[in-house]
Amino acid sequence: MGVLEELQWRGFVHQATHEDLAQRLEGAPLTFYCGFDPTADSLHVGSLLPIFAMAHLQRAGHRPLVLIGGGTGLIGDPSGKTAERTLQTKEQVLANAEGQRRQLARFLDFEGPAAARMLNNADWLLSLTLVDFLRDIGKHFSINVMLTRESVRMRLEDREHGLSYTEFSYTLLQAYDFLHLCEHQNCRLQIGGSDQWGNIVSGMDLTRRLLQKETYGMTVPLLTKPDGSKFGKSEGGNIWLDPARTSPYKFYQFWINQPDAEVIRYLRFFTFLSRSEIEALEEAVLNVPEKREAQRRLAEEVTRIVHGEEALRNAVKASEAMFGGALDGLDEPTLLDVFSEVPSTTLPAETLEIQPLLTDVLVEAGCFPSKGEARRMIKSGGLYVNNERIEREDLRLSRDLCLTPSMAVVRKGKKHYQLLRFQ
RNA sequence: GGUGGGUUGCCCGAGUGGCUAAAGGGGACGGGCUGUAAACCCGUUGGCUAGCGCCUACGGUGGUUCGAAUCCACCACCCACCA
Repeated sequence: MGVLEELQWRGFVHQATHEDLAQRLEGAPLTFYCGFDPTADSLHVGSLLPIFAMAHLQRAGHRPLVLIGGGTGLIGDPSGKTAERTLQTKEQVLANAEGQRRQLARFLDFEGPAAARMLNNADWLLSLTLVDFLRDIGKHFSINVMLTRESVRMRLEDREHGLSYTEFSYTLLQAYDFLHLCEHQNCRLQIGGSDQWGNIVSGMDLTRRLLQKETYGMTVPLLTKPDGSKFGKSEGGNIWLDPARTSPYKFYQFWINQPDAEVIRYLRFFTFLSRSEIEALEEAVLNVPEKREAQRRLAEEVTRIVHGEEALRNAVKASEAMFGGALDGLDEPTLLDVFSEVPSTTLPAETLEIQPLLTDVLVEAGCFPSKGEARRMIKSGGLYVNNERIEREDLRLSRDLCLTPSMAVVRKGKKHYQLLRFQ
């Protein structure tokens, strides 16, 4: 199977600028790039989509350029945004770019014949001067065309938000990136999210005009959940790749909780499993959905790639302990081990002697933001200690509530665990 | 610079002197059913309190009033139109 065919089967190809892109990709190795916006110091699962697309292309022998938008991040891309963005400080953008750079290094091979390179467009954008830029680059852009852009039109029609000159100009900078990379790295293909189509085409135009070189573009789909909301948000927050922001356990849980209707698609996107393996899992979803084989495999694969083998083992172990049933048989070291992945809080041992209200303790331990919420949870039957439902709001904490002499396992609802230790 | 419109709880959005911790929706969370799935049903969704209740809250600051998210003044921010 050719690379493009492979990408197509996996669902990565949303739009491509050339019919013959496939042939081009079967030929001599080609240099391609994809940009990442340094809006945070960590990437999240949404960014995995273009990353995997890059990885597949690299495996087919093409050379990836990872472009960190340290320069463009200072401006803000209006594509797909409904409101004007607040500008970030240069320091922020710099720090964010560095954080993302480290994460991206995990997915691509930086050695060998198709060694990936990491670049930061701050290196060439920050030294531009306005007048030169307007003369050399701006001249090639037609306002008439820019105004017809989906992303621009949307914002122009929106009475509330509008669009600043700064963001309006963004596309010129990204186009300039492509030009620069084509000129200095012989980059011929840009890939990006489907909201990047306009920016990609702008870059191709510019490159054709100024360098007389033909370039290509391809976009990957923008992932949404079945309800239309953004992919990668869960339990109120983004799922980040940074283990300090999203623990490997939580990361693993995110994937294992994917609905049947989506899981196969995600296996194709976020794993390197072969077609036959994925098809086998598809069968499993149809015939024995309750075994959740596909979800398990998905969670394993992605967690391994992002966090490594050891973190995966811990996440699996913790998940099995908690969702497998009996907590009772576990001794303290095992518990500690299992729960190293789960939020845990240490309270002074005296707490057990004073026997305070359980609700107060839970607030202090950070399980709940307020006593009212803790009480409400009990009232609605959603609070468990060591997997036993707590019925009384005025229950006091004591040794009887502990699973081991110094530990108790608090559970909110079906899947939120927190370990309490008393020392 | 001028004129007009706006700023409400996590988000959207109603309210335009007391009955308003503030309709409705979304989201989120919990319960039930299940398979750590989807769909569906039910409940909760400012803080403190066992509860009566008290406090904080409708951009900010002052004021009018027995009483203000609601009226007035000033300030800030956003938007539209005009120049």
